[in-house]
Amino acid sequence: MARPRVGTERREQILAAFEACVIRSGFAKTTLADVAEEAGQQRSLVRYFIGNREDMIGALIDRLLERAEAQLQAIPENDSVEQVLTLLFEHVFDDPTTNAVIMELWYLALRDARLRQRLASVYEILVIKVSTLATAEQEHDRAFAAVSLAFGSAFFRYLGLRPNSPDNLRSVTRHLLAEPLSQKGKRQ
Amino acid sequence: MARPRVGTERREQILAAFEACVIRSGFAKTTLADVAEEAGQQRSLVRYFIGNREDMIGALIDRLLERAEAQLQAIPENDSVEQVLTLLFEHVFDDPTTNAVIMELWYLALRDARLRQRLASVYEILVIKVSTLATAEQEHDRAFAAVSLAFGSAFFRYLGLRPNSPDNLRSVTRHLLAEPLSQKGKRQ
DNA sequence: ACCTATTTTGTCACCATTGACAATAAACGA
DNA sequence: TCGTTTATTGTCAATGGTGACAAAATAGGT
Repeated sequence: MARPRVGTERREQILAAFEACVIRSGFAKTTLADVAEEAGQQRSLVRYFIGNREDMIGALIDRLLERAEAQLQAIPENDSVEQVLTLLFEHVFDDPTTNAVIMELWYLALRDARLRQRLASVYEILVIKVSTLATAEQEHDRAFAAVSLAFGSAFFRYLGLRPNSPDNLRSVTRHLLAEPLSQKGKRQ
Repeated sequence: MARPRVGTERREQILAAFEACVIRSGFAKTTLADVAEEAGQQRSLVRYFIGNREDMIGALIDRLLERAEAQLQAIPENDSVEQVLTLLFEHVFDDPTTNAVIMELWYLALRDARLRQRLASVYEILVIKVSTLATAEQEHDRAFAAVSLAFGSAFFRYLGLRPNSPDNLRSVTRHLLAEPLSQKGKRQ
């Protein structure tokens, strides 16, 4: 109990800097020195407070996923279908920096089974939210389809690909959520 | 006109090796030495025939995109809606190694505007195919929605996320392609 | 057999990044 | 003031990848 511990804040500061670097250059091309500079600290401090590269990446992933999960959990349980559509098409997949981070996570997940698992559980939360809020009988698969559509179109928007009218996507999705499936494949 | 030129074949051989390495380890972690070993050649040969790292990446991207484009162009013009659905859900986004490559391209596109442009044009071809084959009046936006849905669900499948019944996705998409939009947002 | 263009081998210096560590400074309690 | 714990600085060797280049080998034309 001598010099006061600033570890928690330093870690936070460093992770924020790391996140900024990752958004700018990606995980692979971000060096410890980059992070240190972004944080206005010495490289050795990054190592002292966070550890090695692997530790740092793990810590940032935790931070990102926890934040995402908290945001999803915070969705009110009494939203209308229209609010869900707005959520899907304008909030969840909208912010470009958020998208950059998401892409990074997906890319890492390509070679990290554990991260795949964790990403999956985050998206599953969203699907369940949508099925609860926007389908008559909490049909999982229609919510899954709606989320897939929103997710896919967000990725395409990233390439500059858009529908002629964004309203069309919304109305198609509204339709998709409201209309009962033909009896054949119906489930849950 | 002395020793016969083997450049074309060597380049092909090296690019194939590079592709294999990229599928295994990704662009960032594939070194010239990796490629050389995979091709059973000397590292210097890679440099001699392909050039530097940047050149090699550019060459592989060209190769991949040209192949993708050719495959899309080869889709018969008289397919039925069901064939289009099968195409979307079972062919285009199915093969895991293809998916790995696609992910790599998307990731590069994150920081390469030109590549974004080229990727966009490939997907646009697919959208146009679908709108021609599967919508009554070649409605771009419904085809766009269907492709987004298939694309998104393929990505999710990569995480292990699936619909309870794949048939549900198909029927939702079939529905989405067939049902006319409400007059409001209709276009094209 | 010789010349020439091309391919192939082998080696080198350079640079960036990482991980490790020793030395020093700072803050607080006793 | 002294001791202890934590934070901070600075430096080092090791690693791994890249680009460059000087040779040597090869295969055809003449």
